[in-house]
Amino acid sequence: MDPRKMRILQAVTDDYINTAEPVGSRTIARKYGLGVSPATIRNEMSDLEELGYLEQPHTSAGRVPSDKGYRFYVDVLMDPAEIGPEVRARLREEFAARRQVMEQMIHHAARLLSVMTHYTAVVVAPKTSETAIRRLQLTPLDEMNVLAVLVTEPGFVEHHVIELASPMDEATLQKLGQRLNDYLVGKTPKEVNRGLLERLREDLEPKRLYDETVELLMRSVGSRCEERVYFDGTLHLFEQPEFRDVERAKALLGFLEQEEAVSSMLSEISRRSGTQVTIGHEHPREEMYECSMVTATYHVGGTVVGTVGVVGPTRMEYSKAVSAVGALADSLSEVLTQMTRRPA
Amino acid sequence: MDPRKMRILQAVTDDYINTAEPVGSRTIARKYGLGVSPATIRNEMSDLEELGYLEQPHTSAGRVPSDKGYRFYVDVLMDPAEIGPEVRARLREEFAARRQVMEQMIHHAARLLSVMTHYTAVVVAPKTSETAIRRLQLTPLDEMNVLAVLVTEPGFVEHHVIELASPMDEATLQKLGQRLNDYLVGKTPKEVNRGLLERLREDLEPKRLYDETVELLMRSVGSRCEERVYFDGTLHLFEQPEFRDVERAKALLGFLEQEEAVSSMLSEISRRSGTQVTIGHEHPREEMYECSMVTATYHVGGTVVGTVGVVGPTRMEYSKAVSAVGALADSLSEVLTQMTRRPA
DNA sequence: CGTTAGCACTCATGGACATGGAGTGCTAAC
DNA sequence: GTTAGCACTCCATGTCCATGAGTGCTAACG
Repeated sequence: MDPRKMRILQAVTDDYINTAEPVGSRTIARKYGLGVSPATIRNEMSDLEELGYLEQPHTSAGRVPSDKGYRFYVDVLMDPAEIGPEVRARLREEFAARRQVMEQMIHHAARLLSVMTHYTAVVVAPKTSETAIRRLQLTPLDEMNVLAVLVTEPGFVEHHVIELASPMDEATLQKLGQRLNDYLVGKTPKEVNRGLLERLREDLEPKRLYDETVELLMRSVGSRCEERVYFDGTLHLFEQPEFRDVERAKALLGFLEQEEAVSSMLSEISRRSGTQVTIGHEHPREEMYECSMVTATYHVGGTVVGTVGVVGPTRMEYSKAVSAVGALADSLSEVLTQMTRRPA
Repeated sequence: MDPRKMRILQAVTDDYINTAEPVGSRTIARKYGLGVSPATIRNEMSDLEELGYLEQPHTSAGRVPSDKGYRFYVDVLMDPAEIGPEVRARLREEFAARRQVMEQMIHHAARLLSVMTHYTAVVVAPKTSETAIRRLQLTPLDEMNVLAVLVTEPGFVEHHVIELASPMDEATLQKLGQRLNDYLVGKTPKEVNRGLLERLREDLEPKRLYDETVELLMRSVGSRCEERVYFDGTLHLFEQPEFRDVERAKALLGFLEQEEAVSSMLSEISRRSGTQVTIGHEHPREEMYECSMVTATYHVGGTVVGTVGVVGPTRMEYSKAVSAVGALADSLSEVLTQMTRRPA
């Protein structure tokens, strides 16, 4: 893989990303001044094809980068289009302005990302189970139903209605609430382990209440199915020539509509923190073989709490996408961390 | 408009709804036993076209119902495919099982509707401003921020974070919460008018709190932008041959993505309660000229609180859609009403 | 030996044109 | 009022061909 091959691969990829047309040797020679003739480039391109970096849709068409080609482009060739500090500041402000309601921030993050990149944006909201509990509030609805409102550190509010096994009066509930708060504040639902629950059990006077408590917590922690996925700019998919075919677009949209599938795919990918690029057949799911994703994790303090990203065709403007996704994740992390009350 | 014309219009509409192909006189004569020859039918169809009930995509193609034709079909010809009591019972159960969390019920309603009809379902969640307040809970987050949780009668839970103008200790907050509950429970946010607020002002001891109260309520009542619209089965649109063209599908989806626009259109349409059919150019918005909607309002007690409906091509199976939407709205209303605690 | 010019070959694309079929409108006969 | 017959229209489909972009190969060049 000599330097000239690399420059040619870069030229082919850049051009294909812009035009969506297979690119031929003439085009390269004309538009990208490599100082060699088309014939030479043809030879090099032939080699690159043999090496697996380029593909031909059919004989006598131009070349197109393969997944491997894109991978090399992303890892080695691409320079990642730095994002200015003004833009970063703008992003922080945008989030700070919506600081009060977590859900709005998440929505807004998706919107910003899709507007910035013109790709479909996807944001996975923080798992409640991994952020510290700030407050747990129990409110009676009637004799048999209790509203449990859980506020976790970055300001994420979640509520569950719990149907009691047996009636409970308001005073008892109040007391239970107090106790629970004392025990739980500052811990993440994940940290609430068996040992803690046992101690709690011993302490709670009406033993009967214990079961309720467990149910409540299980609901809250076990609500990983509530790991919500937000989309924005789904329409941008249709702007891509590769999705002009309705069948193809339908298949992809159908997959994206399945929240659980997307969420599990994303959590698989974002096991490693930081910005991640996943290209075509690297995806675990067939529906995504024609797509690429650029994702980044965001965090509160040191803990990764969620993922943001964009979905587009493999012919994606990786440099723009990587920097935008990165900047957004950074800003989001920053604001969320700032919002978090350090435990006293 | 003699009876035979009506039968022919019905036949044309039925056939076109099934096949999506312009229907000719031969087809009518063959498939629908009217006992007359194609030639006769041709004459009648020519008349129907003159009257504006049918249209020809081009000379020497079959006929297709016009918007006016569909309107007549819906108002006069169609028999609305009764839905059995078992299905209604199923629906009620489905909702009852999710009785605890309003948002899940709404989601589920959209899902059920799109599965039943194979059209895109849309559900507008109850405006909080029109359902009675069951409970208002104020919870301190820190010195300057309060979490206000509003529970309205059918079990709709909504939360707002309020940033205070000046710090307030927990005890004061507690007292304020008590007072507010006494005043507000049983009323709808809409009923909370100026007079009531005045009386409240006089009663509250630290006058400063008054402003906070107003802000809180204004947020809650004024959150008509929070009149959420839920979709399900957007993909079904692509199954319709009329949306095989990506541009057309994009235009429609783009419109549906604008929550406010859709919500205002729906509230316009569902001013009259009950089941409503809106056909093609009857829509206020150009993006919907090629579509029809079947909508119905649902209610708690006697008050209309929201809308359910389906969106499809004008060539829609109106009879199925009307009965499905109607049944769903009924079941939803029933369960919601049942859930509502009658004020003591 | 790498580079280049030349040339034959391949293949997708799009326009021109013929063909078939579905459907209409009209007229005349029943 | 209804029907059969017929000429006419128009879309959809398929074929053919010209065009052009691009390749691979070979032979010449420095």
